[in-house]
Amino acid sequence: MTSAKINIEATLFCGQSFAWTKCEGRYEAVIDRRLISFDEASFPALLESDPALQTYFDCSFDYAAAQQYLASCDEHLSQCIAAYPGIRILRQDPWETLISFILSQNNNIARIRGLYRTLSETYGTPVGKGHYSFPQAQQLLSVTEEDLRKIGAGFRAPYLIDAIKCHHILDEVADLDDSEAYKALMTIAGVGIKVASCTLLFAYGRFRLFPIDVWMKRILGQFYGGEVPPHFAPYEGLAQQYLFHYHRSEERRR
DNA sequence: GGCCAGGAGGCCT
DNA sequence: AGGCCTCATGGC
Repeated sequence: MTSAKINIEATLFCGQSFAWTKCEGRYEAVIDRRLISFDEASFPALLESDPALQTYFDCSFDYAAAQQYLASCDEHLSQCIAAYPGIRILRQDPWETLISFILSQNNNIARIRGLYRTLSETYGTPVGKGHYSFPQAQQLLSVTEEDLRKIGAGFRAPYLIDAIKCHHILDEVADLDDSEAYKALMTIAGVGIKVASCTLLFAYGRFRLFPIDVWMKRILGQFYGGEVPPHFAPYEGLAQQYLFHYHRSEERRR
């Protein structure tokens, strides 16, 4: 395998996952109902010995080639990649990803992370001390809209209720092409083009999708004439993530 | 204290 | 089709 070195920090905190915490150099999350904990030094050996984590970090995809190609595309994208090289598109759990991005609408990342944790602590399963798995759809079947408003979901509460009811759609999506998968996901209340594309990119590895949020609108307008440039193909999703992380990081630095 | 946040739905032209 | 309004909530 000739994949580029994984940029753990950027990959886990570039806004595609809300599951991870970092404390004193240790990265921790409950992935697939299992507590995963490592630091920079222990990560390579852990990954080597753990097939499930290899899938999660999308190790069968040739990121070296994709990154090299994208860096050769245009000046600006090249700069974004140079600043944070080694970002991977994670293969996250579809259910967890769908709910996370329903929560993301008109919301900020810190708060999305908080809601994610509250849902886990309230309805998930304890995994070791102080850690909880993200609740599966089955664990949420009796939850009411009022319950969800109480923990701060706000106007997204009824969307979550509908997603819980329709969670079976996630199983069907795997067999659909991108445009059919969009349509299927968007039958769920509160799921539009942005939430659908994030779910398809960050859980199903649909690299051709390019989620457009308020940041990406600004970036496309400023650098690309308002359109997704054709030369991002066939790695649009990865290009998008490099752009998003670079500009968000630049903003926070000021 | 208004403004913004990885939007979507509804209503209005 | 496209443009505004509203939807909770918290951080700044």
